[in-house]
Amino acid sequence: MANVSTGTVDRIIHNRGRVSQENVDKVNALIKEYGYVKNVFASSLVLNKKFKIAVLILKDKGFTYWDEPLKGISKAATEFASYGFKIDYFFFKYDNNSFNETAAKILELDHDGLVFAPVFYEESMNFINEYKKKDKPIVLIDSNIEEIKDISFVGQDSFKSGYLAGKLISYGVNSETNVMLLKITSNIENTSKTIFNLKKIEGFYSYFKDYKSKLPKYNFTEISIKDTTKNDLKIEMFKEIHAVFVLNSRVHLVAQFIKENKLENIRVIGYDLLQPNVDLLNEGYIDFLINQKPAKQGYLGIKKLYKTLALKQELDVHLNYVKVDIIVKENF
Amino acid sequence: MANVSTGTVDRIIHNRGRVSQENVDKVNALIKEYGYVKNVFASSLVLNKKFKIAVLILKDKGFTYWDEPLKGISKAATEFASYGFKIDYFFFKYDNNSFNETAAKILELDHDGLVFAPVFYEESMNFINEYKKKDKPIVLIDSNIEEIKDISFVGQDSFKSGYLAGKLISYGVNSETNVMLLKITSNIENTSKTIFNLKKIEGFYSYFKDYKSKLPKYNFTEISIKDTTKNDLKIEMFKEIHAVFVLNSRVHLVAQFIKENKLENIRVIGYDLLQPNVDLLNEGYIDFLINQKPAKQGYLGIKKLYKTLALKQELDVHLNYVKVDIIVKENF
DNA sequence: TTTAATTGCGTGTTCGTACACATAAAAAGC
DNA sequence: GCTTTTTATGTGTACGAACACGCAATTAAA
Repeated sequence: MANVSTGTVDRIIHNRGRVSQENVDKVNALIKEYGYVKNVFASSLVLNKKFKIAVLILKDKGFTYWDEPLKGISKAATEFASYGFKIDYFFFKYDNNSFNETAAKILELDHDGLVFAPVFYEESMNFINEYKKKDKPIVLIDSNIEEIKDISFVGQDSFKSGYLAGKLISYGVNSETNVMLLKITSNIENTSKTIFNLKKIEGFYSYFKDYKSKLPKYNFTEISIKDTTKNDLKIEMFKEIHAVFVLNSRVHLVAQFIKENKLENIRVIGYDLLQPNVDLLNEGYIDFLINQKPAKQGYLGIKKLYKTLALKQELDVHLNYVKVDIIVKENF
Repeated sequence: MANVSTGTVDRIIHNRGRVSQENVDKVNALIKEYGYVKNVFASSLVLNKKFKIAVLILKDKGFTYWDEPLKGISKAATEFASYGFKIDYFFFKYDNNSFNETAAKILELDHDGLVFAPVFYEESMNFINEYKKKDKPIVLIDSNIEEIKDISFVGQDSFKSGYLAGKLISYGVNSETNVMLLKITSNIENTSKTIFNLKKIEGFYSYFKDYKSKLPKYNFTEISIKDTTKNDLKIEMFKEIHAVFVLNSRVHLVAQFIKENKLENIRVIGYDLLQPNVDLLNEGYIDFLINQKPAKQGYLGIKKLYKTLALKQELDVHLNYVKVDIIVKENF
């Protein structure tokens, strides 16, 4: 229609220059009038690009939670394999040295994008800042590091999930309640500061602040234990306690303890659908599980890179929150 | 490697015959050894298929629920447009004559697949049975018609969602409770039997049967009203009522009534995130909404056809249940 | 024996885009 | 005014799969 060749149109569409202004205008006007949608098949076919993605994630004995994102990632790997996606896995142990070594490996290699689930605060910061120099897209999953701008995050809004936990702890209760907040970590000697989401706790307390006038009296105890030994849980801790909010997926440790010691009338809330959690949910020892959908996070992480790299869509939305799902026995 | 032309390989891969057994074996052996993955881009490019999908769905004044699946469908329409997907919409009014006319139109035309949200029982049965003769894929959304085999369904497990409603009605309550089950329909003269999901009610009662020993006494009243006039709701109905379970998305009518009449301490549960529902959830007049994700259902309906038609995957799983999401104010 | 039908196989074209290369025209340099 | 560089544009090919077409070899029918 513009009386120019496909080559000229091509140059105009891709802004490659070497075209007269006259033709640029003519073609753009025609595109505007008639529209132009790139045929993704033809485009991908001729580009014939292979995309190599690096996945950096924790994998260690006892850390079953971290198997979940992997499930989603490998699902995405299968789905996008036919679009030229190839995923290289880099696993580190729960140990900052292991992390540093693994991260260093990635920095040496050449990938088209990175999906990373940060665990150690300092080390993750350093690594990301280094990786950013490569100018390749990065997607964080699970935990965000807000100090670092311009990278994508797929995960849950921790404040909201803590806030919801507040609601679930208090729903339908009319009498004074003692709540225990349980932080179960896996601190090992020599391991540096891990990312622990304070926003969950913030959100949790916010709920009680917001509804102060409508709620009975609430008393809170915060306890931190290591899950390396069960002895950290003691019956005395549960004396007079009506509800327990476990801040991560290790809620099954508490529920199991409650089951074994036949403690009664304790409302238990925690995170994620790990098998032991689900079992104890079904047995009635856990009241609510908030699903952070780690598998979905992994899947979406890869999908984001697919959209950026293969479909060349802008990585516009940097924060992708997965919804905060409430799971009870009946809707598991 | 097999010393045959691409044409021969092509015939073997597609089982088109006209190849000597010798070559078939040779090529298949090589494929087995080295693998062969079809390049979807090249394949789709050369096939250059345009897929025309018919969508048959209710669209009528006052039926805002039915806008939801449409949202998902048009999202899918945009997403799959570049894969040659073209969607024709066929809307019918809440009236079996209107349905029959619209359905007849579809039968005359030629589409590659159908997404259909059944409303009128008999008419839908007849239509589907007719359409099946075309031997084109059909995906039902929202309501399944179990009598008809071999077609796909995307929607919610109604029994489960009713069962969950039972849990939500009773959670945290220790005293005798009077529950009202409210069926709000839109029966118009001359309109034949609509699909109303009895399984929800079944599931609901099942919950109370299963937990009989652990629960206080529950008394149930079932009431059917038409939403054409608000006068059907009367204050007397709510006397001594502690909880209301509305079986569909029109729960906002009840919540609004409760708000206007300043009725207190009534737990309200209903379905779906329509704007008026969400508003009343946020104001505290609705306790729980069970999300049937109608938009997602629409989206998945089209996606299923995409997988069947474009990617030529088997329509293997006939029942695709969306998860039963619990929505409270805090996780909306 | 002759003719017709069937089988086996290779060639060539097409899909729409991306881009290398060639070439003509215009601009700049001397 | 002639040569060199730059700019503008067109041509041709590749990507991988699907399939129509043509032709030779073989088999069946007349």
